[in-house]
Amino acid sequence: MADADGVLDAVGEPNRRRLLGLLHHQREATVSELVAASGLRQPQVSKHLKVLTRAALVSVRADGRYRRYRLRGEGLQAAHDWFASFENVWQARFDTLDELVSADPDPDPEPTEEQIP
Amino acid sequence: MADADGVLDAVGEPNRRRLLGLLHHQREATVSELVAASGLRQPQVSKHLKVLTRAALVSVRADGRYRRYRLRGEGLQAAHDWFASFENVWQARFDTLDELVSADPDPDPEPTEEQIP
DNA sequence: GTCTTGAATTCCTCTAGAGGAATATATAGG
DNA sequence: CCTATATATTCCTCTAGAGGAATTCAAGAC
Repeated sequence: MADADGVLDAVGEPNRRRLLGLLHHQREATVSELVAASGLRQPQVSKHLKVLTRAALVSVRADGRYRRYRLRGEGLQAAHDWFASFENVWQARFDTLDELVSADPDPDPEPTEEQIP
Repeated sequence: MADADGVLDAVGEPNRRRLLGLLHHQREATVSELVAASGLRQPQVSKHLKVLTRAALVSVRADGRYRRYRLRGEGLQAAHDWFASFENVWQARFDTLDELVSADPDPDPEPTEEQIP
């Protein structure tokens, strides 16, 4: 249900990440609390929360005229797992270093990756 | 250097995620290989690779007239860590379930979150 | 009932950025 | 030299979506 694709789309927006951060500290928050804490305006917060809800990143609970939002592990974990699938890339310390330890003893100081003016 | 913010912005686009996936399988690929494998056109691939490079998600190595791209752990790990910081949210199985195990034995069948028509 | 407050929704505008076509810049090979 | 190939870049267009203002809807409080 919580696909990493939808989650990463949703998280690809700074203000939504801010909202997730706020909910992380507070465990549960109403829209107005998030409005106050984020500096965004109420309609924007509601819209972002809608997107986050669709992505299974938050859940809502109706409480009188308040809506209490909280983080939802499902979606967050999906994204976490997506990145975890790349774990081998950084766990083998081969980053920008692999040529050096390879069997090729070429003494040529390769122009140090990344800089190709 | 590799901030999660930039990474999450970069990854918030489906075709860039596809390119990352392709590079994951192939360890290293030229632009034309990525063009062939992704179905995107060459300029688009180059542009996406530029974004991914800025986000420290890939590195380039000049090889004659080819540019060999490969994944870079730095950026990926930054994003992984960002999601990992939320780990407690799903590790405590409190998702959509916490009210049930809370000290409140209220038998009221709360309208099952998420559905507030 | 009315008034107020919390939240969602609608409509509009505007900008970021994704894609396409064409061009520019290398580098390799003849 | 000239040509072909690999990649980057420029310019243009067009759409998705973020933000603002106003409106609507719902739930207290009175």
